[in-house]
Amino acid sequence: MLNLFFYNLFFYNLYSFCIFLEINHKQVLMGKRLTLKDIAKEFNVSIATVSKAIQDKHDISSDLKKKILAYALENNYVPNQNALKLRGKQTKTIGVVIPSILNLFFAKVFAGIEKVASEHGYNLITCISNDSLDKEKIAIDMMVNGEVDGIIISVAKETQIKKDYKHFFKAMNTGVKLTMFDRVTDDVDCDKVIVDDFQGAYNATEYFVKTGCSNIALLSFISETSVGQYRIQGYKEALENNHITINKNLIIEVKEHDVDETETLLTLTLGSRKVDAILCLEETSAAIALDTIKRLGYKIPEDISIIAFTNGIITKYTTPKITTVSQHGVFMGEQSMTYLLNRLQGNHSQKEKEFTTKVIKTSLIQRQTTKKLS
Amino acid sequence: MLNLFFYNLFFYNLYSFCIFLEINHKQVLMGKRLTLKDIAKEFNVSIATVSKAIQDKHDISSDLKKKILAYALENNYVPNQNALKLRGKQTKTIGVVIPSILNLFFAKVFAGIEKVASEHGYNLITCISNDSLDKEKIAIDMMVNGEVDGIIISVAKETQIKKDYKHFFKAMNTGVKLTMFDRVTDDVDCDKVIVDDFQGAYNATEYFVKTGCSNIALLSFISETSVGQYRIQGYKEALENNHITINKNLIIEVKEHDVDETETLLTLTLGSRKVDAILCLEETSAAIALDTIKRLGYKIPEDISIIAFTNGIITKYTTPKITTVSQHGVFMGEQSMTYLLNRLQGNHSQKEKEFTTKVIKTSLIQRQTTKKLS
DNA sequence: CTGAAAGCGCTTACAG
DNA sequence: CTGAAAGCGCTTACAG
Repeated sequence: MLNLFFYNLFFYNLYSFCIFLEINHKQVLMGKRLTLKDIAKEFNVSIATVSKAIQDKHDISSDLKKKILAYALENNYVPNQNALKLRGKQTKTIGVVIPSILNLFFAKVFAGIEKVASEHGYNLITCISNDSLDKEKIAIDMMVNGEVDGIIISVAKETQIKKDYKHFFKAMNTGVKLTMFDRVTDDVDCDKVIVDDFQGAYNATEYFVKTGCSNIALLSFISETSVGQYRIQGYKEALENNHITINKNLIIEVKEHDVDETETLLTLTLGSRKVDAILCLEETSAAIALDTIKRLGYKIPEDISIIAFTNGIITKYTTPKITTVSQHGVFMGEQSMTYLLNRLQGNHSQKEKEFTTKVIKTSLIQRQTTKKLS
Repeated sequence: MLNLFFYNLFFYNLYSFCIFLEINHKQVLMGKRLTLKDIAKEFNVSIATVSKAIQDKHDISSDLKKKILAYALENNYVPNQNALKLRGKQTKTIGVVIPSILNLFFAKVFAGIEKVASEHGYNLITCISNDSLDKEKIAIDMMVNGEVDGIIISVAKETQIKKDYKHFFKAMNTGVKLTMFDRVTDDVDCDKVIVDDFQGAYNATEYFVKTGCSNIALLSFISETSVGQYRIQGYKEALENNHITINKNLIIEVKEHDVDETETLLTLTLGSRKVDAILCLEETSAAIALDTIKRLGYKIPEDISIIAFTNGIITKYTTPKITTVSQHGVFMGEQSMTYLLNRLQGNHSQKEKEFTTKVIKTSLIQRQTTKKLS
């Protein structure tokens, strides 16, 4: 009753909150949470009864139930999640492992995952691998045991380079469901959601050709990743199919986001060869290219056209605005989470071991760095 | 032994992984994880013994210990986190609640939090409130019981408007430590990490004055938030202290990110009054303002100077590049997590109930939308 | 050196 | 309608 009194004060008057704190000093400072046991003691009933009352089961006298429910509500009883998880099979938690969160594409995917997850009452445990194999391993190991029901991952660059996928096998072996997105690998058999990077690059390259370009360069920071490879393939194949010889000198690969290096290589290339279009494999390289090209005095898109991968935020605010290949990041996140959910809930139409690879089509968002189709 | 045999195959040969799956079919599909009990059965010893062996305690015969350790390693034993959490006091997990992840500032803070957390072996449970009070409440309630040791939060817009902070009190009452960053409230007593928004706006405004501007407008999407209020105050006070009358017509407040509305209001204002500088409270409004101003034919910074809050990614890639007030997002995240860590580990120098508010100084990053100081 | 027992907080058959 | 018991997976005094 005393508790109840203070509870009311507490909710209607901030000042009394302090009094509350004073009175219950030890309890509050100890971080003691209300448990079924505490409630059972309060009402002189068994823990089982309290549990059932709180679950609003029918076989409890409605009188007792009401009292217990009211008390639990007032004292803000929340079941201990760990106890719940320990008993049940489901943790209602998903692990998310992404290379970076500062990259808007990954942030978008994350937002999509989070949206669907929270709609279904799932929590997210997040780890940023920073493209490091070690960090990815540690994260997965932590998540694997009892922490999560499933993991959504975009594989770290280092992992892809070293082709070391043991941690994924281990994880799947413990029964955790795995879904990969964007940066995936054929060596691991699981559900995957990828962007049609090949087709995206193919279409962009072909768009250049159709608008009269034939000396098409490619600028990339991410040649080591699976994604980068697919895009380069798409670029090459589009050239071939349009009877344009692939010129290795027009493929500019820079490691990491080295602005100076990019500018230097680009300036060199533009100075020594004819270039009338550049396909940039990421937003930032496109922004840097745009800046360099403007400084060198070329007209865009008349002299040089530009298309950038990833429809992020930069391309919308440059002058001129950059034409982009949109990867539909948020949608990818939603799809990844939906696939995982289906897998977890076993309502996958396919048989247990048949995994799906969902390919999301890119779309070309035409802005001001490309010529119009005639 | 059979297991061991397959284990070896599995690790050295991908193809055998499938065989492994076949053989252990039921076990793998059931998601059965190896427990102490399983190991105990394997060696015909007690669970307690296995537990101690795995913890490498001294009072176990080194022979047995070696065998158990080897077996555990081979079969990739990982302790069930939920059991651990249920026993112990610490969950080694932190809850992070942020309004958005698509906003680079929050993404930066998140990256900072994640960095420090992972350095200290902490996991992150993440929820995006989407500026909704309800979602914030749900998230906090979920996290509070046994899920996390502490919560780092930037308060949702709606929460700040409605001034409904009960869920925070409830959380703190259960013993969970709370740290707020950026969007905070005086009504909740906890550790806080904020940016000196007042001073940031003050300095930016004064910089305008010093470079010869006197008709200084303000453009804001976030007037409802605490952060927005502080910035507006800083702007006003700088004007007053420099003997410039505050002109309400020069304060343009737009709800949400409404591009059209922003352009319209800005065009109207520029058409009807003299304006030689604009302080934009966020990156996007600055980018829109820049675009509008350029289109109207003004020279930047000669006719109109611009300073934007948040040193994100857009401002670096516009033409001209926008001068910004940097909030040091990553640093804020690191600081928030460090404060929480200190609080959790009780090695705070202060007494339990004395909370600190850390104020991070902004810095003005001069680029091309402001005149040089003479 | 090894193990039985208690307990973290919960739920769910099963008795009564 | 209520409760005793078992169990989820673990650790830690405490015996032996």
